[in-house]
Order: sequence, then structure tokens, then C-alpha cells
Amino acid sequence: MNEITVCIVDDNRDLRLALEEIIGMSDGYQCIGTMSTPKEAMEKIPKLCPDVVLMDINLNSDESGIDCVRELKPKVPRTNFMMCTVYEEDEKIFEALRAGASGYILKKTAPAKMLEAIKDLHEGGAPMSSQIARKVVFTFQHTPDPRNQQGIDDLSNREKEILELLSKGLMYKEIAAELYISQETVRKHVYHIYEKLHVNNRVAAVNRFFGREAL
Amino acid sequence: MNEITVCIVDDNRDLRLALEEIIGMSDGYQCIGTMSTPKEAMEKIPKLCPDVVLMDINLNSDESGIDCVRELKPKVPRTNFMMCTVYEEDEKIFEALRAGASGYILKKTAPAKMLEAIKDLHEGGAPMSSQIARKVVFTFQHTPDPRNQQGIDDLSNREKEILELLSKGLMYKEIAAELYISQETVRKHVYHIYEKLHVNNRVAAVNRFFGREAL
DNA sequence: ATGAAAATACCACTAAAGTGGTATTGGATG
DNA sequence: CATCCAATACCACTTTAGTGGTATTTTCAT
Repeated sequence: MNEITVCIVDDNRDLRLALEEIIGMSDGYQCIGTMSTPKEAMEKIPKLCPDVVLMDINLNSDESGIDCVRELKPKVPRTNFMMCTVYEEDEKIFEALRAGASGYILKKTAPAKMLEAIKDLHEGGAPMSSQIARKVVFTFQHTPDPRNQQGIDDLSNREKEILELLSKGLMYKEIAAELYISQETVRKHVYHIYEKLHVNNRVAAVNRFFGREAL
Repeated sequence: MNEITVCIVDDNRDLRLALEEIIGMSDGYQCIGTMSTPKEAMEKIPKLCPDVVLMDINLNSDESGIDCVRELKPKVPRTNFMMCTVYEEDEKIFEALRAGASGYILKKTAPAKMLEAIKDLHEGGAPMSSQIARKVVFTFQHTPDPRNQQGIDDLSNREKEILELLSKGLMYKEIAAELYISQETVRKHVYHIYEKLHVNNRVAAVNRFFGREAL
């Protein structure tokens, strides 16, 4: 059967044990590891690859829970991170979501609701208050639409690679060095990229790359 | 006392009347207008400036409820738009949020919950399902952080203006024409912009402008 | 296996961007 | 009032970008 595997990262021993027990006792959930520091989490979580990580947002450490998520998420992209916090600290929660977390719960939440939130998270939801959702929506609204990336898929892989470097502001010379090819080849690739995207300069190409409107 | 003023846009007469009655009967809520077409909404809503608009997502018209929000929101930025939909049509809801709506409700929602959602919306929340929230969060995570706009505020207004045009991919010549100044002046402004932002080419400057990482 | 597309490379040329200097004006600020 | 700065303008020069041509090799699908 498919239990939801969970790890807990919290420097408070009592809370850690309490959470572990709640999860361990519940059907359909399994606690496969607990950690008390970001360092420990950085080591163990990539090996355990849990479905869900409950991460204290305020770890007493040189590294916050938020930073820990930022570093871990790319390494275990299929793991969902749920932040645990005592108060509704909007700014920190917002930060954590940006860093790669997908939801949060208050520590005072009742066990049943907590398990429900974990399930929700695991099934593709993002448990959060309506207020936080609004902040996220606001940012989202003022963001370019990635579907405006017209023509990007017509590019070959090499061309996409070059466009990416181009978009970082590198010169032909630098791109050539980076890819171990001649500057003239880069130039030619760029020439084709422009043709395919119907643009005629770097900035326009980069804007397309980032899904911003052409002119 | 401060009642929440509401407008309803829906082409179904029965539903419109039902909603109007629910809202009208409830303490703290006031329905100040109903409209059945996007056209009508475009005319009346800017005059009424309601706190909240309930907008049917699937209007039977040449213009959808989503497009209607897209056009109206900039005109009445302090009005919050709530989409009304029969099913959980993820894609459409997502679209509507991008277009400027701040939440949605299902039409089958019980009156009490509906009023609660309207209140939540008006108080700065964004009522939506956890699944939709997750989609929004995902997009948000893959978006640059506007706080990375380091150095932009050191620019003079003119310089910001020029950076904006630069970021659209215009040439010096075009910017000069746009602003009725000489190309050499543009060149000089850009020179100063680069100095202030510690960059040395357009793409890097544009990346800074859009809050993306320097190198 | 053969033809198409992609990746590589080089060349010649034009256009645009970037560097850095000088200089004038008008407004703000001490 | 003196001074600083933003905005304007012009110049000379170097570097980089963009256009468009040819040509070879690899890769991949028909």
C-alpha cells in the first residue's frame, strides 16, 4: 500500500517527538526520519526522498528553515515542503513559498487537520490561508505569462542553450568559451535564433525567452 | 456603517436575481448593481466602483468574463473581482486570476459560505481551492523576485524611463525619437545607467530592471 | 542508405553599442 | 550666492553585434 512518507525538521525535541507520534500512529502516513538541524536535513533528506517534509520555519541555527528549503528543493524536486510556524508570519511564509515550499501549517493546528493538510499537500494542493494566497496571487498577476514564449520550442536544444547564455548577458566570445565552440558558430546560432523568433536583437530575444511581450 | 458593496455580472437571470436577493438580505452586504453582459459591465462598474464584483466566468457573449476582468481591473483597481463558476475549471480560473481576479467561488456554494468568501475577498484574502493555490504558487516560484532590483532606485527618473525603453529592445536611435532628444544624449544616459548598476551591456541592465540575477 | 536538419567553422561587411572626453543649461540645495 | 547634479548635446574611437554568404561533418529519421 502507498503510505505518505514524511520527514520532520525541528530543533524542538518535544515537538519533533509529538509530530512523529501523530504521523506514526496514523494510517496512510509514515515518518521515515527526523532531523534537528538544517545541516542534518541537507544530508539525510536527499537520501530518504520523502513525499513530504515538515520544516520548522524558525530553526535556531546559522541557517533558517527557509534557506534549507531553498537548497533542498532543487535536489529533491518531487518532495513537497510544508513549513511549520507558530504565528502567521506573512513575510516569512511568503519567503518560504518563493524558496520552494508548497504550503504551511500553524503548529497549534489540531492533529486531524494537520494530517489532512499533509495529505492535501501530497495530492497537489497548497494548504495556506486566504491572506497568504492573496499575496501570492498579487505577485503572480504582476508577472509575465510563460505561455508568451512563442517560438521557443521551435529552437533546437543547442539554440535554446545559447539563448539561455545570451539572456545572462554574455558576449559571443564568452558563450563560445563556455561551450567550447568558435565565436563564429555562436554568431551563426544566434542568427538562426533571431530568424526563428522573428526578432533582430538580443533584448527582444531575451524578452521572448522570459515570456515578455515582443515590442 | 460600512457595508460591502457588490455588483453581479451574470447572463442567467434567475441566478442573478437569486444572488441579488442573498446579498441584499444580508447584514453588511449591499447589492448596488447587476449586469448581464460584459458590455454593460464595462459601462456601469467604473461608475459604481463596488467593493466586490461577482463575475460569471462563462458569459455567453463575444467577450468572456475573464476578458471583462482584464479590461475592468485597471480601471477600478480597488475593486476585487470574484469569479463564479459551475465546475472547478482549473485552467480558466488560473487565467482569471492572471487577468486580475482575486478569488473564485463555485455557484453551488451555500449562501452562508458565499457571503463569507465575499467578506474574505474584501478583507484582503483570496478565496480559492488548495489545488488552484498550488498552481499559482508554482508559477510564483518560477518568477524573479522584484526585490532583486538592486540599484534601480539610484537612477534618476529620466534614466528609469530610458532603461524601460531599453528593456523593450529599442535602439538608441528609436529611444531618441521617442523622447525627442538626441541619440548622443541617450547614449550618455545609458552610460550613466550602466555605471550606477555596475553592468556593461543592455542585457545585464535589463535583467536588473526585471529583477533577475546579475550574472 | 540517403536526404534533411543541426552543428560546426570561416569570411567580409555594415550597423549598433559601448567608452570616455568636453561643454552648456537650468534647477535644487547648502 | 556658489555649487552640485541632472539633462542635454557633440565628438572620436574601439568593440561587439548583426547580416548573409559558403562549406564540412554529424546525426537522425525515413
